[in-house]
Amino acid sequence: MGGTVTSSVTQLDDQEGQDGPSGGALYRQVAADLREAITTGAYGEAGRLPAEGALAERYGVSRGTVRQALAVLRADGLVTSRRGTRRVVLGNARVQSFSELLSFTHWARALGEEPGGRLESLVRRPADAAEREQLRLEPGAEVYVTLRLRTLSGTAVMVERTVYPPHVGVLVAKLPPDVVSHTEHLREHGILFTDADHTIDVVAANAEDAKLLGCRRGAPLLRERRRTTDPTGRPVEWSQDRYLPGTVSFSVHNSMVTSALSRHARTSDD
Amino acid sequence: MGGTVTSSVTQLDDQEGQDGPSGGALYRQVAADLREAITTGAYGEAGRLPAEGALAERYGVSRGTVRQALAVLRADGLVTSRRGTRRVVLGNARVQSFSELLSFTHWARALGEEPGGRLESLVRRPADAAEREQLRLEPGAEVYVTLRLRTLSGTAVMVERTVYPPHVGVLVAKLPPDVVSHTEHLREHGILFTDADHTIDVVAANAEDAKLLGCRRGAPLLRERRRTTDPTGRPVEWSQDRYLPGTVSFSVHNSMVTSALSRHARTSDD
DNA sequence: GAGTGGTCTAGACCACACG
DNA sequence: GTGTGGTCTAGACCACTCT
Repeated sequence: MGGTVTSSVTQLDDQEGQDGPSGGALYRQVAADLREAITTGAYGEAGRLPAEGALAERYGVSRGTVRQALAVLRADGLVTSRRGTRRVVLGNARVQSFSELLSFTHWARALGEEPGGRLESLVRRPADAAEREQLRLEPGAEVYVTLRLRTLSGTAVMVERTVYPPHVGVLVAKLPPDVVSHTEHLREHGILFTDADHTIDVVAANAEDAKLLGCRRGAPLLRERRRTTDPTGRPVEWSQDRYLPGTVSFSVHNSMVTSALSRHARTSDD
Repeated sequence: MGGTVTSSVTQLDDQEGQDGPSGGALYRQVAADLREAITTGAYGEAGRLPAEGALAERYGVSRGTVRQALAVLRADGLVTSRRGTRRVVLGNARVQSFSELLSFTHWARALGEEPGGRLESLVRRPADAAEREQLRLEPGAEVYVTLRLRTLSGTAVMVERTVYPPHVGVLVAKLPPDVVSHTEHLREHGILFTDADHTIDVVAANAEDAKLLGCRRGAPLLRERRRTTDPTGRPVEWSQDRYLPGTVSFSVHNSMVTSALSRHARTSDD
């Protein structure tokens, strides 16, 4: 069979954005092509994908490569997989790129909104115990702490408090105060963001939050705490973002084969 | 080399809990052994793992199998990976099993808490547009809707509203009202939970929430909406859980290679 | 029984990090 | 340059689903 298929391996020489180690890998091209076909609806809403062998033949690659491509789609929640039957289309892609998740600026632009922000303060001081623990610092080490108000097309939506270890902090401190995206600038200076752990819960606005966001003190805020590390495992930031309710939500896909999400009792201290 | 290594392939013939298609796969045994070694601290906090080839030799498997095992640990956020250097230990495992995430009962027990609950209501009625959309039902189809109050060692922590499609609902309706875990019973009846999409945000308590949870009306609640599907892609539940603040938090690990987390603007309707 | 995905192997080449 | 992980291949066998 071969003829009714709408998509083919249109040579995607390079996709922009955050491209991992090898952005031009064969299996990524296959994955991109299949993703395109799926979201276009070429296989229907709950339709079945062709067999791995058929895909391998169509794309002119080995079955192993096809499986690698399908693993990507599997992790993104696009398709299921079960021994004995064809893969089934689950839904449309909604997973964002990693950088889009870490960078408020990048994210806002992808939405078509105008990202804005104001650096409220930047201080350098000795790290407290919790910060040393999170950033894996020696006793006596110093940290750089920033407080920023983030806006989406003019409206305040989030307060961001970030703690940087010294080797990142010195770079942040040098940046002009009007720089929109710290993340992008840091990447240009060789600071890589590759892994992040997020914790999401609800917290009451303190006086500072209330003033900046224009809400009552004690009003509920959606809090996302995030610790990001570079490929060597060294922490590069520890951030705490507080969003006004109704402005954002977080989504996760998981399955028996890919978990990465967990639920915890009791919010740990502040 | 072989002698100073503390861990070995202690034959784990079978691990309990939710075991996927092939729970006794070689790479899973290797993954389990490495996970054990890592969390025990055999490689140090930010230590380096042996090379893939060395691991392959130690376990007597091919490099491909080792890589499969390492991919599991990678997705769980236990280790990093970068071309050119050894893998680095990131942190300790905190990811829960899939069933622990879906089943309140299972989760509570794993915490050492006593799960409790009360079925407030169970009704059968025609699905509205949103429900048909979520559960992929035909116009005119009926759904089963449950309202449950969940307790942890006696204290109310969460209100759960679940909508079941007909083929699952009939089973739920037959269950005795004092059954603690619906999830476990459904699995015994052949209803499989394999994939879930979660959305997390903040919502104000309505009159019903307030009465059940004992909070003020309008008080903030942490909301988790979840749509679960079986391996054929058919939705099996659509649930909306509302937690009292301070009782739970959600954690996600993600990286450049494994995303599955996303942030969205504006909370979609109710 | 035929078809399909899950697992495993053995080997190859490449891109990158680091000394 | 050497070692490492990233990618790719070709083939094999098994477990499972479905008809």
